Amino acid sequence: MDNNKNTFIQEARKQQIIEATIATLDDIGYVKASLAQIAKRASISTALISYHFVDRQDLINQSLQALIEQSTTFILTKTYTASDPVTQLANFIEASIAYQATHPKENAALLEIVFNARTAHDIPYYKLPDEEEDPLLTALCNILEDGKKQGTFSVRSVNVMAKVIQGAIGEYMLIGGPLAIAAEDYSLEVTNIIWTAMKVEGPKNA
Amino acid sequence: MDNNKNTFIQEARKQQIIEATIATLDDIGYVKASLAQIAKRASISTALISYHFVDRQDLINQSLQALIEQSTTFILTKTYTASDPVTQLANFIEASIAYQATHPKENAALLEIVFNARTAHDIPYYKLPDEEEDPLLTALCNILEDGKKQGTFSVRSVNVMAKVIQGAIGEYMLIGGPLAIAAEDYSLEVTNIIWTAMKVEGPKNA
Amino acid sequence: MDNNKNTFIQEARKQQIIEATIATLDDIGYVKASLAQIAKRASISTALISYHFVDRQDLINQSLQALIEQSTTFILTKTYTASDPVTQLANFIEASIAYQATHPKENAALLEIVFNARTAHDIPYYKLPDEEEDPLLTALCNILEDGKKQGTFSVRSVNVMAKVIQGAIGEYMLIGGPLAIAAEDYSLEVTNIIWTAMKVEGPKNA
Amino acid sequence: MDNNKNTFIQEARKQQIIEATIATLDDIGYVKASLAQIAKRASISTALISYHFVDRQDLINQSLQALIEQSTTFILTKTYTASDPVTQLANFIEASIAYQATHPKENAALLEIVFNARTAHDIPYYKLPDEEEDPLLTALCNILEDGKKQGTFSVRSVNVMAKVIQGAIGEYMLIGGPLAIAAEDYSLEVTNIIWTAMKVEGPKNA
DNA sequence: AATGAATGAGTTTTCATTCAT
DNA sequence: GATGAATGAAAACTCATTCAT
Repeated sequence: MDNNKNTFIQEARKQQIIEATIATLDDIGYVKASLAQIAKRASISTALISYHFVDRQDLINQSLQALIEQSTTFILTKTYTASDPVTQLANFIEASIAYQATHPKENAALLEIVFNARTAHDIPYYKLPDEEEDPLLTALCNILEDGKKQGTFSVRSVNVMAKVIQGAIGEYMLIGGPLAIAAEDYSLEVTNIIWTAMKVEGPKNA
Repeated sequence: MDNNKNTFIQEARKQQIIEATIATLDDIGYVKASLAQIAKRASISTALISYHFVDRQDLINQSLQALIEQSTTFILTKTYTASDPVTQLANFIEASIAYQATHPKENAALLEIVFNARTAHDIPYYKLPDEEEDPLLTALCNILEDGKKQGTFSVRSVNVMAKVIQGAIGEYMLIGGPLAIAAEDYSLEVTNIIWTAMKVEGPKNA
Repeated sequence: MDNNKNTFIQEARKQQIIEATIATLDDIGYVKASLAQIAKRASISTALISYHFVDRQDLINQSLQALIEQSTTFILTKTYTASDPVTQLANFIEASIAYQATHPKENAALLEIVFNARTAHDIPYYKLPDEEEDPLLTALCNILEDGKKQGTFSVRSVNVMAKVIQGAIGEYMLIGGPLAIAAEDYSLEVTNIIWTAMKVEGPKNA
Repeated sequence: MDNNKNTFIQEARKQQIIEATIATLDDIGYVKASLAQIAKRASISTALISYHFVDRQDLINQSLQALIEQSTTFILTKTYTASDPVTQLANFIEASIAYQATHPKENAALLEIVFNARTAHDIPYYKLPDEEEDPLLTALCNILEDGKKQGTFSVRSVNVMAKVIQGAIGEYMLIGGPLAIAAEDYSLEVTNIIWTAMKVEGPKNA
């Protein structure tokens, strides 16, 4: 009971620090996101961060994990409200783009970590082999495989098609300035393009 | 003559420092790419870097400009060996992916800068509005417009299609581990997908 | 209580650093008084100085303030042991010169700062308008005004007379070598000269 | 002939550098007056300064000497247009204050050097024993001695009176803000005070 | 659990000076 | 006589981390 309570408080504190980390990464970027800056945003001392996380690296890693879990859950939950590959794929694309629009800070923080952090051996995170297979990529591939087996999706290489879809999704956040498009519109256009590329005859393609 | 010589030496030194910067960014990433690390790789003193560049920021910016110019030239030169939009687009995709495969260090350095550097006001470079319109994006849009006018490309939103293509290209460098695909194969698959998405009846789509 | 204790320790440390700053200024002058030199004399790390003071400028300013407060208190306390302008003026002159003789290091450090430090806009401190009117000058002028009103001091311009007195006092510390005079003798002579200049008929002028 | 020509050019260049040094000292103060800043104002390279002066210290020393010579000549020339001690003293005071008003940059530069520079053994210049007796102080003492011998000046300690006069003169440049006084007025007031202090019955004291 | 105090290592930058040309 | 190129030394400052409390 006492232990649980302690763990609970500890967990809450860690959560708070991770949130401050995300806010800091969004505000001033990975390079300037020092423990001092994070501590300031969490209204605590830097020593407390060191107390709860073994390392700066550890803090970054746990923040990254939290961000991945959050976005993955968000996207996959929406994806699997349908059971047919066509709708699942549409949901997947829509949810992925919607996440960026509705969680801009989390998305920015995720980017900052993935494109800036490196392992102790200087391997960039974005080049890291997906040891624990990326669940979003796995889900996407599964949906494509299902559609292909059903004969609904006409696709030669499922892997490449998955990359094309991921690329289209990822590009959304980089659109700025005069080309800015509403998330819904971008989702619709992308879905339509992918539909055509896979010769899907669905409701969206009417 | 004397002036030219001096300018020549100075330019050569600046070029050398920029190359060392690129190598350093590739090796250990933006965060750890200190002037000391760059100087070590160029076998010079850090003070000499400060002598040739007003700032660390200046060095980064000039390196970025060099990288953008190099890749843009590489890609656009290959793109415009053809005159019809269909081949131009195929060339564009192939060259873009080939650049990543043949210039991995330059590509990595480019990424490091774009995703890590921020302006004095903490705006990340990747969110910066393309004041001087990105020439690659412009070229791509022009090709798509041409094909659309000719009736060769069936495309609703040229802007979104351009983004999908850019996303597919950009994703190549993120493929690692077991999914690794040769650049030529990836180019072919992507081209094929885009062809189908635009209902192109070309030789590649046979 | 706990807070007070922390504040106390912190204040003590700041005081220690300020004292080391004064010693350093006296030893090697403003130009060479780097944080490293000050830290060495305080037997601490330079980082600790940065921890307690936001800036080098901040350290200098706080040291200056401490020096001004110390000397002002010393001089004014002795000045106002009397209530008549004649004795007050004699006290003021004597105390001002005595301070230089009894606090040579503090006096040297004060000089070093006032004649070397500049604002961010490069205005030398000694040219800075006394926004918060210099308390010593104010006291001196008040004494002169009082004596003038009483008819004891014959003086045309109080301001200029005050400057002459300040100049005579300030000159003491510049006397070196063969001309060296004991502080008491110099005080006596100066007081006598000023007495005569203001046609004072006092005990000292006998 | 050739030698003379070279020497002449060389001297002109040294003079130019010394003038740039004075301007720099006035502009940004001793601390920030780096060779680079001086070279910028002289529109030459820093290496050329090192060529003409053995040291930074040497440059400062030669600049100081030039400044002292200039002001000494200015003041003593005006002083000795008269032959009687009373007028000589009035001239001395007036010229000393006038020099500050008409040569503010040179005066500021002189101050900067005297109060900032130190010998290799960290002795501040202003504490340096006047090895080559300060000619201004010598002249002033001689004038006072002459007047004393004549019975015109009633003065106990010539040395202290000289210091009081020097102090009053030196104070002029420190007067700023609301108390600012025209040089002529200040001279007049100071002269008057000194006259009275020495019981002079002269034209000015009418 | 939480913090203030403290530090060694490392950051960018500036400096006076040297040297080949 | 003059300069650009180059450097070692030192500057102020920041950082992640530790430790006593």
